[in-house]
Amino acid sequence: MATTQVAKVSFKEQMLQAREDAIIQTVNRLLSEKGFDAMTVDEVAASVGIAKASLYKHFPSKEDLAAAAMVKVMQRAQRFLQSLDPEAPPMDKLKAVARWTMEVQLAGQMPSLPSQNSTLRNTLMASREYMDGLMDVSDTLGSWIEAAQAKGLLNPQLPAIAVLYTLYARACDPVLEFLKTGGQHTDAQIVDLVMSTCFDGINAR
Amino acid sequence: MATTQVAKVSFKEQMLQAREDAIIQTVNRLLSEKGFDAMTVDEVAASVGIAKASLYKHFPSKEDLAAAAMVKVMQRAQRFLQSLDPEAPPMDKLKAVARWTMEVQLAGQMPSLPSQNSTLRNTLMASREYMDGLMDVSDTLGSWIEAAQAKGLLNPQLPAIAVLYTLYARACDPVLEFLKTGGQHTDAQIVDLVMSTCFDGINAR
DNA sequence: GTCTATAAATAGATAGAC
DNA sequence: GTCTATCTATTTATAGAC
Repeated sequence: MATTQVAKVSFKEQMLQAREDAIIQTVNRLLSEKGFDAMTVDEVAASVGIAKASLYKHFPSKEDLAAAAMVKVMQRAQRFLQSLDPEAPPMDKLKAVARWTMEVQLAGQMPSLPSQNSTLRNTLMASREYMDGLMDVSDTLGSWIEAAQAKGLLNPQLPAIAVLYTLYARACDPVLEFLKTGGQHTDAQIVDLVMSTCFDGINAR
Repeated sequence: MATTQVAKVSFKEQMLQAREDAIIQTVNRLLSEKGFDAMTVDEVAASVGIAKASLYKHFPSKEDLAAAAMVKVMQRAQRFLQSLDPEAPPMDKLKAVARWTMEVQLAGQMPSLPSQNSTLRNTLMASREYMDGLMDVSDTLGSWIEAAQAKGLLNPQLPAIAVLYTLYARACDPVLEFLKTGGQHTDAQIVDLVMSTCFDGINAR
């Protein structure tokens, strides 16, 4: 009986986890499409296919719901960083990260950041999980940036923090959406274009 | 009697215009701080110091209120473009424009664009005044971009539209706010940094 | 945990007196 | 045109049965 019960609980937990993953995936899509303020909890529930009250059993508030989605994205980023060959040149890894973030955005899975002073921002800043992930990612990228600057591959006159923010901003760059709406370029071409403007600038060389 | 009446009307109209300007200035600030969705009409009314109902005598809806603010920004941009010396090199004018948009943003007077599919976007697209202004600005900047590319000063391999969008995006670049929050740089330094990353990229040369 | 139904609060918009 | 007071719809959140 004991083994059956254990198996049963494990199965239930798996189902629970799967549902929460589905919720968060939906939230990430909506956050990417319309942002936190325009996204409604009704929408999320309807899109996932469960009742709103059920949603609130999983997450205590809209802010926590969005925060959980942001944490998931941050974890995904951490996994991506860890998947890169530690022996690879830092500059290559930075370019791979920039490219990856743009691809995630074009896939509609990159939530637009709450740059304004919103309630979500407060929740995020209070989230240990999110902040730890952000710190970890920033530390890793920061070390790569400094290494690339030391090698003379990144402009050493720029503060590392400015480079870091510039890369972060590319993950939410509206230019990608603009160009996609234009319909004149494929996703791959759009990524290449923004990679070029990000690293080489718009000046001629 | 006739002259008195005319003068009276003119004065009233001036007061009306002044009030509407004050409203729009407040709206621009709030749009810049929190975006369209998070901005409430109650806030606007309270900030201007008039009743909400009075606000609705001036503007028929929240969308129209925001649209009027965006039109004002667009007109301001048009005036700035016209203020530049027509004989100056196109590249110099483009840099002046980029710098100016960043300064406006740092001054808290640049509304964040409705990149998502929002009701505001529809209203803006339906606004002849806004769209005409946008077209005019885009045409002017586009011609300067092509001229700078022809002279080999801007990368001719980039589609002109990609350069245009890149410049537009700088006007709302979250990097400015990030760096400002960091508190390690003056506004002038921040503008210089982003000017550098925009035109020269983050690579070393 | 999931549901239906509902509460409580908020936001956009309007009525009507002055 | 400005105000107070109110309406209506929406939205976040919860109660309570199953």
